Amino acid sequence: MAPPKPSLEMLRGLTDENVLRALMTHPRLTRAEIAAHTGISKPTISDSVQRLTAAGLLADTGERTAGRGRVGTYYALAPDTGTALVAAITPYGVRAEAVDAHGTVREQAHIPLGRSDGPERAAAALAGAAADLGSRTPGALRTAVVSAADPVDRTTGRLVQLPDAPFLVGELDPPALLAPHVRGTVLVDNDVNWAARAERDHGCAAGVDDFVYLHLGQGLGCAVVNDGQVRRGHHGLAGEIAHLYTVGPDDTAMHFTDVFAALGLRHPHSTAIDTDTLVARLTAAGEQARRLRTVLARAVTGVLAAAVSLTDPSMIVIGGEWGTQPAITATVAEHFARTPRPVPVTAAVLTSPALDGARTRAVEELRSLIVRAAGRRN
Amino acid sequence: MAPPKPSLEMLRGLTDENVLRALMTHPRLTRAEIAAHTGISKPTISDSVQRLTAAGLLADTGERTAGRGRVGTYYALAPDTGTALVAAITPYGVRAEAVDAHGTVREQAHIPLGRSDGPERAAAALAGAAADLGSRTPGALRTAVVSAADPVDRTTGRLVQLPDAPFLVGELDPPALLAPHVRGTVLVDNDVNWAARAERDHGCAAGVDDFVYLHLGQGLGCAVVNDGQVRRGHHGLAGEIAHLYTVGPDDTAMHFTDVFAALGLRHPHSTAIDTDTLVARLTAAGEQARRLRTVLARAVTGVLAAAVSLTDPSMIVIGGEWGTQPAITATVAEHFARTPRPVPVTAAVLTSPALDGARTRAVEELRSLIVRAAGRRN
DNA sequence: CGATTTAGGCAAGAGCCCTTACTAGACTGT
DNA sequence: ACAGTCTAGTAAGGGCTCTTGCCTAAATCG
Repeated sequence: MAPPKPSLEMLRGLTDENVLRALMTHPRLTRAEIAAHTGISKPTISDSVQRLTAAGLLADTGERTAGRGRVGTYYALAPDTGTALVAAITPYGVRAEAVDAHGTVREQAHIPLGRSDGPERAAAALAGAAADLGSRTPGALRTAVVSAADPVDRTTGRLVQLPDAPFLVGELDPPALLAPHVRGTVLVDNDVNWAARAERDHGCAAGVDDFVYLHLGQGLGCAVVNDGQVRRGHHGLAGEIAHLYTVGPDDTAMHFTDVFAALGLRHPHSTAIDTDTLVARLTAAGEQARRLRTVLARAVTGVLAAAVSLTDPSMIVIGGEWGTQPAITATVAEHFARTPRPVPVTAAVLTSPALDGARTRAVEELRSLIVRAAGRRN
Repeated sequence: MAPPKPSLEMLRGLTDENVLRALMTHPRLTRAEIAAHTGISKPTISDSVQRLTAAGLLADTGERTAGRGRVGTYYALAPDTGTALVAAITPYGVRAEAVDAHGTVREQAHIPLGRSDGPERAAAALAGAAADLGSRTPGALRTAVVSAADPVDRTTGRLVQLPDAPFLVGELDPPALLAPHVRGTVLVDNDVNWAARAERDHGCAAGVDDFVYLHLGQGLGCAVVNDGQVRRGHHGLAGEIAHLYTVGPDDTAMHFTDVFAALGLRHPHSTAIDTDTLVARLTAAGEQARRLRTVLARAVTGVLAAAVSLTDPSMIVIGGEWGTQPAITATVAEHFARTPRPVPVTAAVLTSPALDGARTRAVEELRSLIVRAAGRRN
């Protein structure tokens, strides 16, 4: 609506941004190379490089060009530009990384957790990983992106317990836990949402603008991608499909999660699905396994039909411990093809999609942080 | 990702855009007033006004300032800047308007249609209205925005018939019909989506970023607003909820539209809902009306629960001929409040929301068309 | 009737980017 | 060994845009 005010300062900032972004996608470049990449003239690039070097954002790497012609000087992002923390919390443990603005993983950490470990242990693991990575990386942890295997409140970044959904990780406040170790903002989202983003970036939904990612594991979740973005909804709880009405084993309308209760497929004293038993029963030979597959496929198809009605995806991606089982994917695809508005169904392909998705976002965040800092400094 | 290349041309374009936008929100301004509004200095504004006047985009209105000080010259958008066509097609007729870049409705047209009129009559009415308005308006119809009371294919702009959904307007290709009368692009969307946008702009969902608009009329529709935008999905069929599974009168899972068949509330030989009968039966006194309200509220609640699970709105707006009946809104709100994830339910407030929403978009479109034309010309 | 107020014009100045031309240094081929 | 070639970086000059500051013309106010 309101266009920005034109000013020479803005032009200069744009030049600096071009230079910085060029050096984010390439590890080191001479001024002439930057000019060639950006299409900006050599003298202008020289000015910008001088400014950014003086501001401490760029540094002469000491390397020199070899080959014909005059010797060129290589520049790169300053080594103390800092890194971004990426962390994924699941009931099995915390995986964390420090990535730099090039997208390179500089350090990794893994702290396993057991089923009996409570939220306190998870919190300690997350804070510990952050402290560890912070100390092992030059520069600061300038931002953090966290994936959690539970619903996340969009405004606070805290994990929330929903009725009838298993609380896999438990009460946790990542922004508060990471605040001592991370200088900037902490972005938290659901593992399913991150997985969907990763599949869109470089997985089986590459470049697809509208699709639905259905996660079928211990918990039941779903990510809705619309117009190229994961849509989180007001509280960040979009895709929490535990009590979506679907078709139960006896044809009555039933909450999705209750289907598993009715089938005796939940862990005792929990609403988490017993995936091992489920897979075992599913892949067994015989009529009973076939009937289970049908019942599950009908229930899943009901959920997918709702997602299609409301969000009109061009494809469905199914992930999760038991969702990627060929027996499930095939039976669901078969049932779903018979609905009034069928859509292609595919199994997810990435091995650690949540961490991948979070990492991509962390790099973007770190980069724009650096660019913005340059804009303010000058 | 790739920042724009810095150039002086870009600065000039930005100045021109500032000037044009100032004169879009104000009918006429002196150069000094433009400078005050935009924060850009007077000499720069003078230059820009001169450029734009020479290009024919601005014109001296002939009016002069009165009051203390030197007499100022008022400038305004050139009178031949053109208008945008806004049209809404329903089974009852075509309503069309020509709006200018200020958002002022310059001309109106209304061509009524009867139930027996087929799609040919509707097509003729639309083309006729466009021709009429085009001839009555100075300058050309530079773009068109159309609302249709049927699902719309997002890529082609054509109306599409979905299984089990009533085809209220019928086979129609607005972009092709309007091409002879409109210079630029023709944007078509569903009336429900436009209504949702209007309620978000200046209705009961003012400024709300995430909500669901449920339309309950002859047809059943729904608009999903997420992150401040209506999300149309891949084909533009997001929100077509006719066969979402919900709870039927006998507790079995049933497509939403089939609930009305089971209740005998459809027009004969059609899947359209007989709204008159429905409202009559609904508002009658006695146990039977109460039971009907309950059955309908449960079915609607099922649909809303699905929308909440998948899109996490912060509120629900119910519109449509029978959806806005207080008896319905109240009963639905009551039932819905008892679900695991309740959300406030409100009745829609605008009287012609589809046309309102389309008009707002048409003005935006016309404005950016003018700004872009200025950028290319110079 | 002089003081005040206000729109607009003019001139000077600073800043940004570009083109052109040049320099320094290293490789290449005879 | 040496002239020719090639390339990174610099210097100079010019064009353009925006801003500040000052001035003028014209109308109102006290």
